Amino acid sequence: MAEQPQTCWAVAVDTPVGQLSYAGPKDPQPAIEVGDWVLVPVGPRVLLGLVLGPEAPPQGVALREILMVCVHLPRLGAADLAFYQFVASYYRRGLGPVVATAVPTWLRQPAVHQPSKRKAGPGPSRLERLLGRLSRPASDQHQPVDPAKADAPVLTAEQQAAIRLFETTDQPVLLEGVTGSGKTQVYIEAMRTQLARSTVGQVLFLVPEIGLTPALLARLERAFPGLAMVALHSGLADQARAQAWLQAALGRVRIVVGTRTAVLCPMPHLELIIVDEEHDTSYKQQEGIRYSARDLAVWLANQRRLRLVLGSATPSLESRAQAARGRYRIAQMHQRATGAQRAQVRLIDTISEPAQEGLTPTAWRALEQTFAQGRQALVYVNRRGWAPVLACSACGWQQTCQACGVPAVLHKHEGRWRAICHHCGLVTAIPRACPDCGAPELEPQGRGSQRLEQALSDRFPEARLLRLDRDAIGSSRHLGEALDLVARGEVDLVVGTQMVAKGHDFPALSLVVVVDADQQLYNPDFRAPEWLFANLLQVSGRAGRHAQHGDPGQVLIQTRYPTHPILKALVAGDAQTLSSVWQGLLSERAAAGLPPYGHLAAVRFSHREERLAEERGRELTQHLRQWLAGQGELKDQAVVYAPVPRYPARQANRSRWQVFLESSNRRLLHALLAQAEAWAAQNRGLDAQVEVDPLQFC
DNA sequence: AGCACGCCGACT
DNA sequence: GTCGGCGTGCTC
Repeated sequence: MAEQPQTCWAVAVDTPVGQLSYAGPKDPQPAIEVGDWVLVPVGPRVLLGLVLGPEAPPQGVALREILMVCVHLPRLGAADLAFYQFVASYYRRGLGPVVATAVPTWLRQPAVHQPSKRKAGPGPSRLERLLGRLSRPASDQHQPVDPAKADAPVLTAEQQAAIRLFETTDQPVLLEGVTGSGKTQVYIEAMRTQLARSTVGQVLFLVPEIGLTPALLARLERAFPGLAMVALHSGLADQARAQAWLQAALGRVRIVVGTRTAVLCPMPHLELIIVDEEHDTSYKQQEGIRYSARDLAVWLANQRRLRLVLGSATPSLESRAQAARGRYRIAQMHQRATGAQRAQVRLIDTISEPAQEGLTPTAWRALEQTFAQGRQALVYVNRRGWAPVLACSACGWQQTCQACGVPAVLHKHEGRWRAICHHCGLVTAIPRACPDCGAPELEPQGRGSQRLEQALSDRFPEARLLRLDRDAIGSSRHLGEALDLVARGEVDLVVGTQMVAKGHDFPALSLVVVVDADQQLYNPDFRAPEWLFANLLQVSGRAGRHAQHGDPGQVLIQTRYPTHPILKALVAGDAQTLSSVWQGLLSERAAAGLPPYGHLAAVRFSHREERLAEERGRELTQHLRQWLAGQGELKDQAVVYAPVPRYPARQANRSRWQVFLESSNRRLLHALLAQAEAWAAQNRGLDAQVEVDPLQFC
């Protein structure tokens, strides 16, 4: 019998090339279609692949065969494939790695799809068994949602206006609402509107961090009793995550609450995406495929005509610019839903009023009064550990991390003094004397959350104190428990880092002290002022959120620069002043050609020898500038920067450098990146990688 | 990415 | 003499 010409399929697999070609399986049943999941051999391994389509067989390669079709995974539609294609091309990675980040690890194990071995013949695969368990409770997943829920709370005029805007436009809505203005209720009403339109429509609700999911899910369950919903984030155990992903991908849940990875989950009936705290930088993945979940949500909404709500008390400049261009409609909520007044903000000049143990006399007094009145206070310090620097007072030697070379932070770790690198996490012992000059006195300089906690407990031994930072909390379940303690009023004083600025509700808090607002003022990154402003607004928003009339919360900000315009704007605090600061920041970006007006990219590379790394970097810059010069009138539309060291400058015994690119023309920027990649292919020893839209620009 | 192959320095 | 470093190539 003559050999049948084999069909050849392009399959996305998790290798940097992104896709490989395979012959159809020996067994023609079931027939393969585009979007099917398959197991394919790659070298010595077997990987889960995604069928992209038939293609002409490549010349000069012996095709290997598709091993099996994973019929129990949901076949992807053209829209999902197009989405992954976009992510791959935009962030400049192979399609395979993109698909791999979209699928939970558990489902990528070949063994999960293979029939279990039994004496009596092949039995069900682990995936089939999992699916069997999922389908058993015939839940009312497709129950209709009542468009006008009777027991919905009374909405403020601003909330009603925001909801009306959502219902009367099909553009994305940017919801700018001060802390406590009731954004969540607006999201819920938007979801209700959308979910009531059909019995299958799905909502994706993105949150910046795992810690926010349990409380949100509980609230959504109250708002939509009995409706099928699921949490999807990396905090779940492997199998639980696979289960949640499947529920979403099979269209069996109507609501998915998830962190950034959830944006890559294929949802067949997706109709609405909500991005809460859209300004939060956690939406940007910092390793692997460096995607921004918020930006991808915007792309999805645009491409598929989905509804989109972006919400924040402090919307990003990117989103503000979109609103200014008419791409988003904006709804503003200035009033707190509880009727509470905005907290009163005061700046304390630490030059004229020096701090003792980190806090000024004014701050100490305010804390005393707060406790005397039986109220809660929050002390916000933007660094964890005991002291950021441990130095020799005789010769100036500083403790640094052996691996990264950056200053190591002094910690009280498991009851002992330790130096911990905040970059790589390396824990080392503290030398008894200065290793350089032998002087016995090593001095902790500056203060972090641990040292503040100590000072506060010395001063207020009666106060029930809780430190909220990554070291004290660890897992997100712990965070939930800690927040419950605070909410139940079983804590008088919270000492917290960044962690407390992120959307958690502290109902009884009446005083916030910002220990050191100045740190960001020294940060050379162009986003530092935006982050400082947003951060202080967020932290300030924690105070007096549920306070009664006539008793607004109080915020004390300690600074050496009480005349700084950003800090002064916080004191004024009215919508108009705040908005003019945002406007000012936007104009600065426009003038400098920086995001959101100019677009950035970075080429990162490293080498064991510092000199060589820098030298190669100069060659890259030179090469790109030359290429650009040959692009006719486009040549002035992009800037190629000179190589600069990355922070930390050394890691894993390699010197780390980067070349930044900037252009307002995305196509030109990508063309430059293609040039950089070609260069990288010729210089493989440099381990070069490209990042599109990096958050850091220094 | 992982893994194999292959070519030069420090050890038994 | 070899053990092992990482530069280079390949995966259909």
